[in-house]
Amino acid sequence: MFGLFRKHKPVKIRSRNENTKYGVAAKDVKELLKKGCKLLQLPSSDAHVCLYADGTKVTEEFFPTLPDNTELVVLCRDQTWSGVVCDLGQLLSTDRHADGLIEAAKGLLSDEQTPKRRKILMDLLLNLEDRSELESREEHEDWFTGVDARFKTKSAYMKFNCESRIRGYMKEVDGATKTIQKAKVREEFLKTSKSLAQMVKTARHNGCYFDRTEKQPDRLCTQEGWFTCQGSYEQKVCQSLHSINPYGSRESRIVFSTWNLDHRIEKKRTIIPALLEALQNHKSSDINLNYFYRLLFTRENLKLVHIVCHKKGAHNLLCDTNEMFRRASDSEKQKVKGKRRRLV
DNA sequence: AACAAGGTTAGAGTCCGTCA
DNA sequence: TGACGGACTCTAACCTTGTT
Repeated sequence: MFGLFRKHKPVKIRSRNENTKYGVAAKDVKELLKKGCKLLQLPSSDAHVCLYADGTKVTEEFFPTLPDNTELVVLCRDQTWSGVVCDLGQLLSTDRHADGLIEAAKGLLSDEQTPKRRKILMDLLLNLEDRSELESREEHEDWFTGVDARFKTKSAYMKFNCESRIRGYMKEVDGATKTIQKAKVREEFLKTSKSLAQMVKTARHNGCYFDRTEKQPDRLCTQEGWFTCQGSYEQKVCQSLHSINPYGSRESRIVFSTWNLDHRIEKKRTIIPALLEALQNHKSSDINLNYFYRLLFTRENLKLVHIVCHKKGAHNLLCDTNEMFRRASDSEKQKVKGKRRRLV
């Protein structure tokens, strides 16, 4: 209202790439661009100006109606500005401001009262303070606080962490032995369990899944250590796009322990009962061990999921009855192999 | 002694049947 | 209907035993 008839309107300008602001007064857009380009050292051809807040273009008609000291962005040629979103894009695209951002966020956090804003700032800090490029205990002591002294690198610990989860699955298979009444069936189950234990041991308990130093299809994370939620058992992908880098900070490492390796076809409700059932009238040697091994211990049936995507109710997925037993052709092959071996 | 492997316990949460 | 317990999904922490 007041500014409408004043000769010069005071505004604050900045360029797209630098966030330093300058106070400038101009009688119209033309003058503003002339002064602005000089001040910000931008080429003046095709320069234009828009609102910092939302990127709305400032025309000659619009300019006189702006409140005093409105924040504006001076752009040259084909540059664009979409307000805060553009700032976010910059924030994500480069690490060069990271230290400054961390300081700024910490400063805001120190006297922030509302839980919601605190949460947003904390999450921002958690992600900005990513030290995932560090690997050894000496480099990143904080990451290792509470971790057994024998672990010297993050990858070694993460590998162990995965191994012990998978060991737990094996333990549960073995634990089913004592539920069997018939001695004959128990004996066959024990044999099967022993074979599976040998197989999973040979595979080093698939600790490679969490180890970022492993090769591509073996690890479930990127080279930097980022894991992506694979979505709940009945979904192809995670709608929420959950992701985490347990290598980044101690907090991320601890939060990662709430992520689960979820058996699509369930271990206790489905796989173990199917194995028990199969052994009621079959010998251990008739069982397609490889199939059960894959269901119990490999990513073929395991999905890494954020706790929100971990559905604990019955999955109601069944084992493939065509896969459970060695096929006749398989046992023929076995026999042939055996003969050959004997001949050699 | 260092490390690997295994066992136990506790605790998060969901689902489902039973009982009042 | 709603409370409650049991069975299930997982996990980490802690401890013991065995191996190199």
